[in-house]
Amino acid sequence: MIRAMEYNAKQLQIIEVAERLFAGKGFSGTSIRDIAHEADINVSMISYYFGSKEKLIEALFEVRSVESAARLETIISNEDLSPLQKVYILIDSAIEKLMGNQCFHNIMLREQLSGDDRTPVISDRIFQLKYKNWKGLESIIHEGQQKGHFRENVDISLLSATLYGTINQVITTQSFFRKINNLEHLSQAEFEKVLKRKLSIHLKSIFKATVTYETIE
Amino acid sequence: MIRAMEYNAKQLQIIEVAERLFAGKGFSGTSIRDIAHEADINVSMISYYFGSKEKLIEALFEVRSVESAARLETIISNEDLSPLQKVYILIDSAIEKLMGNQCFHNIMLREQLSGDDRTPVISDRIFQLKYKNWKGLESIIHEGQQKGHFRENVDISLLSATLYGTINQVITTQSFFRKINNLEHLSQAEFEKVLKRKLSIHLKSIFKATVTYETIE
DNA sequence: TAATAAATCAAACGTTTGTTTGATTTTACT
DNA sequence: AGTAAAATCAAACAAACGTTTGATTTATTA
Repeated sequence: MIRAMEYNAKQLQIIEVAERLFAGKGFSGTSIRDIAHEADINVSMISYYFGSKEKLIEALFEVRSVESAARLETIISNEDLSPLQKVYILIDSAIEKLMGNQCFHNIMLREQLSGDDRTPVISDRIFQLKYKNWKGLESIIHEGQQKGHFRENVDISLLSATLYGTINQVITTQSFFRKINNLEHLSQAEFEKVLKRKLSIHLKSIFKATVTYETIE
Repeated sequence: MIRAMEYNAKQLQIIEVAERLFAGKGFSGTSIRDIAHEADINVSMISYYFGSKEKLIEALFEVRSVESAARLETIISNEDLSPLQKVYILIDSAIEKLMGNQCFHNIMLREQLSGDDRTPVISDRIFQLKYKNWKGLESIIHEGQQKGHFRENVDISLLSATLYGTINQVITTQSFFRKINNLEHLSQAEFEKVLKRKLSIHLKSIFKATVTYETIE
């Protein structure tokens, strides 16, 4: 039985600072002196607590991966919801999760772009997270197909790619989105609210048209 | 009148090697000694030809941006095509472009993730590329709406995000896609062909359901 | 062919990198 | 209070970094 590592307050503080800096400048682009300075600690504390810079980002992934677990299971196993309702909740849950952890998901996207297995520990974690999400969507779609609500010829992989790809695209290009839609007068919080609502409507409409026999209203 | 810089064969060779390495390990993660070694040249040649490492990646963006220009205009201005046909061609064109320049688009995605304006030259180029693509889709949608073929309540920004986000997601997670769909026996070339066809069908189906009044067959 | 310019090279430059050291302070426990 | 462990620090470490230098070779031109 593998026990999850526990981190004290100081370690978590370092992890949080590292998360923000990695998101902004990338792993290679961020020095441990940057992190130490922002976290107001001595440079040697990072090696002292984590062993190395590499182990630090692995610790970050461990913490965030554990946080991200479960949640999906509660949606799927809810007997009171129709398959389409479950899909809708899954969409909103994905939007909330990705928009709420923009720094971490920025780092995840960067790591996905690194084709080489420089960091097999992290690659494994990303694979597991993606597999879990994919399995969740698959089980909901299958349930809808068995109940006759959903079409049979649904490409779940691509549907999953559209869900997460669209959200990622909106998040990574949000300043562009803001300019194009003349939303530069809004505060960041207000803008994110608008973005979430628009994304939710858009993705639900796509999923409805793609998986059900119904048409868009 | 700003003239596009011209690069000799040696410079282009360096740019190509740099493109491959930047895509694999990121800009900060790639040293000019890596590039020099792979390109089989002396380290000083990079400063000699480009001035600096920073200018090298700017040169890469200049070359690839110039290549990417036009093409869109020929689709839009073709009078013989219906709006939906134009959308379909735009989709296939986007798939072809992103899948055919995976290294460069990997780098573009990385640069988009770097929030800070460490490289305003590159940020500007990315903005222009995105703006051009967005304008292209917008003009086609508007034409379809004027002709009464397309719905009025179409969110073009999000539609654009779905188009490019889905393709990017598929490309960046293609090894995952391969495992999940049991396509590991295929060669890379065969796999990419399958991927392109699936993507094309998927995205066209989504666009048809989202912008037209017709239903999916 | 002689003179000039361009290209290439090994070597060195000064920084910055991640990490370690060893002394010192703070905390925890009996 | 006294001792052991944990935490913190400035300093040093070797390695890697991007860039420059100055000599040497190759190519061009007259």
